[in-house]
Amino acid sequence: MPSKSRKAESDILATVHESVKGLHKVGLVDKATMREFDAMCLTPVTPMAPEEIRALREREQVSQPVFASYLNVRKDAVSKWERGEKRPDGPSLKLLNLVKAKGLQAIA
Amino acid sequence: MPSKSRKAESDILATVHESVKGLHKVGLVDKATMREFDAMCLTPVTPMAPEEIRALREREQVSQPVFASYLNVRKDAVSKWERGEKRPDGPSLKLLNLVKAKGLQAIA
DNA sequence: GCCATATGTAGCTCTCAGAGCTATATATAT
DNA sequence: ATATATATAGCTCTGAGAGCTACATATGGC
Repeated sequence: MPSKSRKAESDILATVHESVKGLHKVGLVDKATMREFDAMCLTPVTPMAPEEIRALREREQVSQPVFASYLNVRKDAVSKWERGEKRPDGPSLKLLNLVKAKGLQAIA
Repeated sequence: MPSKSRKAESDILATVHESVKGLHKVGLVDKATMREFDAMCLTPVTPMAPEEIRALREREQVSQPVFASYLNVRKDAVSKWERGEKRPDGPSLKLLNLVKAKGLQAIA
């Protein structure tokens, strides 16, 4: 069950999310609870293969040094990711996923 | 000359930035060059003190575990940042600066 | 009162990402 | 030919973050 049911799932999630946002507006759900709910609906951060990282950077049409400055890492790190020498994880993987989903300007 | 001239500077930067964006629209500056220019204008990532991190998280009204899940780090890391045991840098500092400038939803 | 759950602190070890450096090769441009 | 920018490649080192356990407070339910 690859992309199709996955999409159905996220459609359901989006709908539920909108509903809860409605409850928040009406005052039935406070801000903090809403935040917790948001966290449950956070886009999961998925690992990225070296080629995927390079393709992403090239999609954004920037050099390794420029890409690195956006992510606040050294250019060497980007080079190593793209050649599979190091695997980004944690916060750096989060940033890569952000760029993938929203583009470079989202983290400008 | 702290905030005042700093603000004047960033006003100038913003104006120049808008101008170059105009040149881009007219086709005098291609997309790649524009991206390089953007990188020069990137909001600098500044170090954050422990109390500042805690204040930021409390502003967003989330617990350490929830905050951590947004940044894709473990809850222990957030706790250590806030108590000054570890200093976030690189990608994690970038994420904190993003939240500071744009709020949690910017990295959802 | 009591019990459960969530939260934050504290201590520990370990791995490896990223920093920081130099050198080289290849474009691209002047 | 000579810069300048880019990407690889090699190396070492520091420390962030992972991952764990245990404990102390809340907070809330019964």
